[in-house]
Amino acid sequence: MPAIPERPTLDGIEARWAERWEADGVYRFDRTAQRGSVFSIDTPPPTVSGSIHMGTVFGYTQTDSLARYRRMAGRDVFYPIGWDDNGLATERRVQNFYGVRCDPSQPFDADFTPPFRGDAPSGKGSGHQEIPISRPNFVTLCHELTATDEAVFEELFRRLGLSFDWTLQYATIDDVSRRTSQLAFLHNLQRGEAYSAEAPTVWDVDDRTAVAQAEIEDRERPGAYHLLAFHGPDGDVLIDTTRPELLVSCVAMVAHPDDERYAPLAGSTVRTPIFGVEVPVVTHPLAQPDKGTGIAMVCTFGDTTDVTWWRELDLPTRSVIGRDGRFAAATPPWLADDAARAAYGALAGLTVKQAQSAMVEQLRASGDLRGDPRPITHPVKFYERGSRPLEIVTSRQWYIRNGGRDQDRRDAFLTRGKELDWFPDHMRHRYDHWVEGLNGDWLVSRQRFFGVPIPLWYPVGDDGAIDHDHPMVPDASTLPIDPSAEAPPGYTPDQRGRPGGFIGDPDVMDTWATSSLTPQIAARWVDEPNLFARVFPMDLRPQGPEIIRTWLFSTVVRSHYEHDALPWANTTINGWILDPDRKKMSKSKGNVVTPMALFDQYGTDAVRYWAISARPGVDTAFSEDQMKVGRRLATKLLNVTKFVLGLVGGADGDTVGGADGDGQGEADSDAVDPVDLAMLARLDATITEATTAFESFDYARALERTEAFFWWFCDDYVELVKGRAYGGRGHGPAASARHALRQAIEVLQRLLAPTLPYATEESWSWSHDGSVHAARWPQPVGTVAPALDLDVVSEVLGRVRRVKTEAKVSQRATVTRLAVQGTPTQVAAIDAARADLADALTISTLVVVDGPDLALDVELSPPAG
RNA sequence: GGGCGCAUAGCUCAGCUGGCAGAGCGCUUCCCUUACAAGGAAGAUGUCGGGGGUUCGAGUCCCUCUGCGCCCACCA
Repeated sequence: MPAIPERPTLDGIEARWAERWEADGVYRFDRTAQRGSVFSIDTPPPTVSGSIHMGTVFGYTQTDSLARYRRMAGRDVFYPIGWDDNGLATERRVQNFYGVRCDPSQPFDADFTPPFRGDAPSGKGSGHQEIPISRPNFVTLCHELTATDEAVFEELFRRLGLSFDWTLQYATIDDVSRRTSQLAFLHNLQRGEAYSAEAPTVWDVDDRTAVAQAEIEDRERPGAYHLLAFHGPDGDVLIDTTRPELLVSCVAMVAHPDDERYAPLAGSTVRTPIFGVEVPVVTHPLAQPDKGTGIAMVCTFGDTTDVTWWRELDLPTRSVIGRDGRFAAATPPWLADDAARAAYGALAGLTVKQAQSAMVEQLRASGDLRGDPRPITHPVKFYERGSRPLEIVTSRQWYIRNGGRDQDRRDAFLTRGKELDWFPDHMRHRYDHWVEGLNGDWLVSRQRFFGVPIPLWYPVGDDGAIDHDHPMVPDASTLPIDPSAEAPPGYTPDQRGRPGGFIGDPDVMDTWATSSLTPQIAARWVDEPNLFARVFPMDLRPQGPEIIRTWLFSTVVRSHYEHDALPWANTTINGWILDPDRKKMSKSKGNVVTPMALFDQYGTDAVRYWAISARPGVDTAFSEDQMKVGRRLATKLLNVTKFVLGLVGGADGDTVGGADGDGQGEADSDAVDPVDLAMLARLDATITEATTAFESFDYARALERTEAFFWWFCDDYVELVKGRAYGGRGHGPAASARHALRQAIEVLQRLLAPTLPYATEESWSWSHDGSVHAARWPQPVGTVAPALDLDVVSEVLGRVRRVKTEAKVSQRATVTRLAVQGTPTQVAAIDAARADLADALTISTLVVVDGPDLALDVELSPPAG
């Protein structure tokens, strides 16, 4: 047991304790624990391909305090951590960091060395060329960089004092994750929950991959209505379009069935300008009479409404935009005459933007563009990480059914959402609205490289055609597999791509397809069913509000299918970090501070205090002021502990209040003074409040109640009994005070342990051998409060202090006579604390009389000289 | 267009089942006091966003308006 330092300090204590906790396995999960005693937490593994944001510190600290509470409250806490490293975010970081680009057509180069390591030469338009490298080379670099990034995260999380069991660490690209992800997918396939289809797909032309609904966002972008004339037998029909370049893909015109203006045209055909293609005029309820001219051109595909019309009205497909975002080089076969083919020739090979200009020129020249384009601002769909608008292309993709096209499944997932307990409760609305608004199944395949491969092969027919309808699956015992490197059962590697042979699925799964399985990955569902059964379904999923629709929902989907259960019983949703201007903090604004610098400046506990003092789910300003307050609290705890232990000695055997073992009964046997008993009764109430708050995941309220007591304890109670505790009035009264002080300080250390793990451990260590974080959460000892209103005593303290302050004398100045008048209750309180008050305020004569109200008459000794 | 949330001291926020408007920061004053000067003791500061209602009583419950934030929404 270390000696109490002469001058306690917070500086440097983190490294010492973090190392000790790991060495002693303080946070290690007990694999023999029974499910009933386990509290399991499914932390979303952070994406490591980016800098560490204060938002991460914020949310993870809040959850850590919940974990620490449950651990002290006697639960076997299962608290793993993982890294979300597979996916496009990592690929992009690798591209920038090494100056490379994955090109699967490149051969593997065993001696490849990237042009540089480090963030790309900065500055806009530096425009360095990325070197194309093979997929194996690229994946190797992904592994290299994520390993580095993960080490940085681990160092930060350890410094932050997150009480993970580091032996349970995982990464979403590791063998366990790939095996879990592939097995779950194969089960989905087997049960008909996963399917592949060739269909119009929302496509990012820069990353060249399909993206899912959850990854799409609307951005307001400038555009323009172009009024175009279509030609009918009875004259021109005018339509407004923001995408005139898609005229060549027009397959129909559509009006609302009730729109009388266009009723006569329905069923007829009109000719497109420039290209002269005959297209039918059809009706559909989605057409909006008040938008544009009330009749729209349907193209394959300008937007998702086009897809709906195309599907429901059984229209032909006339696509020209390729996966690279450019107009196809080949002239479309549906253009019959030479003029039309020539017109297309001016568009071939252009980007969408270039093609629009070229098309407008032709329309203007032909007179089919009526008037000038009218600029508007309208929402355009983007991939959330993308910089160019999404296009819609037809491609074959894998989907998992999520209720987007199936009311029964949708209802089942809505029911799951209702079964889940949300903190704060109103966050459930986000889930409900998302599920209710789904408009398609979950697209899980990605045309990318650093991910979990879709574990399937397809037969290649004798004619060389790929049979996508009869995928070949691996044996579960062989997972994880890479179908682009291994052959399916019954085939040899040289049959790859040959007639009569096979071909591997080239795609990887969406990162959510793996991270939706974090409960199964962390709990080793595939490899350790015994462990899995002890911790699943989990007790808690903490996370940010922005990933309810993605991470939370997809995890519910997978668990529902695989286990017919919710993945967790409760979810806590943290708030945003706002900068001092009340805007969401963001890197681009340059207002991001690095957590490590803050830890160094204020101490980890101070930063944690800031996070814990924020209400659950409430957006919170980044506040260094709040960290200063936390630092003051932590420092105060060290000092008051030093004071109390200096009085009572630090022997472990004196432990009171049930810190070790059950300790019932002996706790307050020595505290007999009414002032001490009243304090202990108040302490009991604080324990109850803090416990109740923690039970409902309200770490902030638990801290607030504890802190309020703590400052009152330090400012009033300790000052009040200090003289008595020193022995000024004999052994008996001193023993009562010392016992109460010791009991209170040990309770306070434990109440503050979830918030300030370092300062509490440091101060606890001066009188205990074991960790405070393994100590039992305090229980009320049942102190019966005497008829003594401590608030009255505090009021007298405060009023006399004020008199001294206003008289500009030291607080130690002697009060020659204090006369207090008060109601019987007030008089009783002051009488009971009479000697302590006289000590604390240096009062020579204290007179107490009955009166209608509390009133004080303070006589100070005349100033010397 | 739909939904959710927020609005309390100069600032950041508590105020949980309705009962005397609070804390911290900042500001002002005092105190080198034996746990604590990166400290301590004290002080000033309010149209609880506006309006209406329920109630003996509303910061708190209901309605409504305004402002801000976030999420969602078929890009003609």
